[in-house]
Amino acid sequence: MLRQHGYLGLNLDRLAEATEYSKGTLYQHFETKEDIILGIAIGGLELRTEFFGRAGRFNGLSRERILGVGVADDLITELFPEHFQICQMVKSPSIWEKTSKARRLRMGKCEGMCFATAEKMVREGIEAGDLPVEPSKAKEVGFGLMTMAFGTRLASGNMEWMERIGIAAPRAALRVSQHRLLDGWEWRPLTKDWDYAETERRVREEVFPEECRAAAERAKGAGS
Amino acid sequence: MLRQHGYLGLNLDRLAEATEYSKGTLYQHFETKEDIILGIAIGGLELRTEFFGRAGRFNGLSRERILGVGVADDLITELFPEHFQICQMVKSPSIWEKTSKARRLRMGKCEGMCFATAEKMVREGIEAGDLPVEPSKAKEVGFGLMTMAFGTRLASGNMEWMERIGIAAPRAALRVSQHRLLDGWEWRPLTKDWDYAETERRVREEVFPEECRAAAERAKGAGS
Amino acid sequence: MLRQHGYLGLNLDRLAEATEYSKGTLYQHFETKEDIILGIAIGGLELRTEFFGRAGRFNGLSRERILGVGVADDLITELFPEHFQICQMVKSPSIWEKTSKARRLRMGKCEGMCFATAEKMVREGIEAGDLPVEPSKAKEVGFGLMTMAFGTRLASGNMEWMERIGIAAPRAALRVSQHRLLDGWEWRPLTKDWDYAETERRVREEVFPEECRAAAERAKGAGS
Amino acid sequence: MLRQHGYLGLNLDRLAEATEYSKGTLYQHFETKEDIILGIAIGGLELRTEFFGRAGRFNGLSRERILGVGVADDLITELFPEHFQICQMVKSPSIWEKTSKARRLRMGKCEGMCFATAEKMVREGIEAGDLPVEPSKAKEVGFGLMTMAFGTRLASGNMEWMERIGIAAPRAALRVSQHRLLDGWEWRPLTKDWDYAETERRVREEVFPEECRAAAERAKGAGS
DNA sequence: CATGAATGAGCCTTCATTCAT
DNA sequence: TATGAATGAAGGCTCATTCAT
Repeated sequence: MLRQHGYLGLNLDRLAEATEYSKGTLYQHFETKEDIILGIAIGGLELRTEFFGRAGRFNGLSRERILGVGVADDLITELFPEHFQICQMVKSPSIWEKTSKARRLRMGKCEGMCFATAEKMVREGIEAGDLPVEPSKAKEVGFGLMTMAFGTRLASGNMEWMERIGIAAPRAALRVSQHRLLDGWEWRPLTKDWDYAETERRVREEVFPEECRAAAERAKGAGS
Repeated sequence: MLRQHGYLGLNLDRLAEATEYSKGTLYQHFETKEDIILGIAIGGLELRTEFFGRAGRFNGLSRERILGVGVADDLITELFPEHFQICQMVKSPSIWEKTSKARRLRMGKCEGMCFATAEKMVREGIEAGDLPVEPSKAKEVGFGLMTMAFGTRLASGNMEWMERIGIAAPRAALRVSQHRLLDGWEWRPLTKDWDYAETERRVREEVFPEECRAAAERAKGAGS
Repeated sequence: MLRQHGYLGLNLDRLAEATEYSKGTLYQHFETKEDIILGIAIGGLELRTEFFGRAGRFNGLSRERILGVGVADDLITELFPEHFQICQMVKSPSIWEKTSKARRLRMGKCEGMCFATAEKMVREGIEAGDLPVEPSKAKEVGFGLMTMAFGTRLASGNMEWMERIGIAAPRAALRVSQHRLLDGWEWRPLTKDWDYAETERRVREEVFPEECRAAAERAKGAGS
Repeated sequence: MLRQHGYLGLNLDRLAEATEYSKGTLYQHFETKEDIILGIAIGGLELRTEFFGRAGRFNGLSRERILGVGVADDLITELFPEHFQICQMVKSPSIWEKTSKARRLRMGKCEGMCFATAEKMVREGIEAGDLPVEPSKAKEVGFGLMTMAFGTRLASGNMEWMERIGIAAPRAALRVSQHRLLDGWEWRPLTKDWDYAETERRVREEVFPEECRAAAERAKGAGS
């Protein structure tokens, strides 16, 4: 409902009909309609947190591990494509201020953990000597990767336009750009010295075997 | 109205009161409320198109000119901070489908021109021999720069969170990342070989003197 | 609606159906449902104010004139029996606080004028030497007459009970009690020295001829 | 709950939380929410009945005893100020018709006993030769006293207005009016021949010593 | 062409009541 | 007998759109 028609598309009458609960019951678990939306956002964010954590434990070079986070991000987008949009929506003041305090706190925690996981991996790269920048710049490296991913998700919302400007495969384009960015920061091994396509394959198989299968099935379902 | 409370914050009664037109008159210029929002989005986009065009005519190296586009983007964000959000909003299906066809087409044209301007500058860099990639990759380079900017605008919507993750000046962080990305593509001169801060200053003074002054005043007004 | 089922009996859907206006139109004239109720109360109170004023100009002895106010009160109760109840209801905090300030002020003015008119007549009785009390006690005399009338209206809401306790004609009983009260204050001429039934007849004919006819018709309509 | 926000202020969820019973249990003792309200009304009315009975057994002149009823009425108002309002509320048709028949009957009995007690005292006054009217008029005397009390409670609901019209102490004003009424009926001894303030003091001390203390404490608690 | 009063569909939220445990 | 999660009808209010003037 949210994906197709945004905030106004989520109607409590329809929601109650679509779920196995009645309107009244929903209101015993969520304070407002806005709180329900936040609940959905948190659900996805907790999944993301878990995925990022698993990617961080991948056994490989520092730059391979940060690539793992990118893979995790891709998977989440495949499994729960509307999540990104919902997270944005929920942060708009008019919605945010109507949510319950408890959920707001939980949301904050999740977000913190997500970025912290990525930042930690950048710091490990610095400590390992793979990334020749000061430790204090770890945030900036992470910020660049993150904003690129954000912007790509946003742009992907309008595939028609993407094709018009000549980007038919946004995810692939994102990965290329992210690698160029890391090359720009001189995070070794550079693209020309390592087969990151092979790394990506390994991460998918070793860290997210189940999820990849689920995503593939989802894609098939959507395509048919 | 849109900035403060989103789609629901724009109310035709209040809009008619705030403007010098009555509700009836507004309906002679716009088919629906959604069409009005699209009109606002187009207004900003036309400004952007003009700014990008002017940046493209800056007299300097190819990489200096693409930096000019970044400066233009900054200025628009400063002069019309809600524009990005409005553009997003208007693209959501429930709004988009209620707009007039005429405005939809005009919106499409503007968007195309914006990206085309940036892409053209990348191609000029390739043709000038500053950027050692195939001409067909021009799109990818532009795409990376654009998604970073998009993602930054998006994340900047929640400054509280930005500060929590340690990015107090999103625009500066964006510029750093964009430069690293171009370094990653080996667009010469690289960051280490050229004073791009000086370039940025020149673009502001030579291409956007008036606009910089206006933006400075706006910022002062908001700060006080 | 209010008479039969109180506050909850006034439903905006039904009200819009019953009147010649739509819900939206009603909301352009009244801020809330509570404000509509206050509007009804004010309507009756303005009528009451006018009636009291006319009674005050009756040409006769001071005690005859105060009797005129009683007659006016009777007539209002006959013409608009639910008014008393509505006035009470509207003063309950949960309703009162949702009304518009403008109407609250107007209500206050009307109430003030009503009691002032009655008090003025008592003072005239004192000044004329008919009522042997200090002028400062005028309020107390008026208060007694008023509370009796209030209490009678209240009790009359439950005619079944009235009959059970043996009061079949509340209005007549009220008049008797009011006269006894004035006798208690020694307002001359006392009941035993004057034919107040005749006075009452004259007031009805001379001051409220039209209204008496309307009330009689109303009563006939209700009876049939 | 009822006092502060009326009928709508009594919410079964909150009531269950505030009492030591659960919602389900409440429904085993009362048929509907309205029946609960009636239960509250009956509780107060039974107290009133008991107070009136005790006042009737005061050892003194007939008019002193009827004064005792007035004192009892005052005390109840002090101890249970919201009772009057609740009794009114419960009589509105939309509430009344949803109550249980058993409680409706009990309510009727209580009301009857209250008025009967007062009426009996008036008859005793007639029989004792203190009140020179026909025995059949006993009802009318009682009716006048009662409506005055009713009207005063009603008007007291809006103390702001009371002060505006110049009645700061409604209870005292009520007593004055009631005495004037009895003087009007020539119930002996008249006000000028007897110190009823002293009588009132004696009733309080001899008949309601405990209750006066409780009321005083209640008032202190409310004042602080 | 300009106006703004009138419209009425639509939606969030509350809460009395039930009933399986 | 006690409980409280589940229910869903009901209602106040908003606001985009129309159209007579």
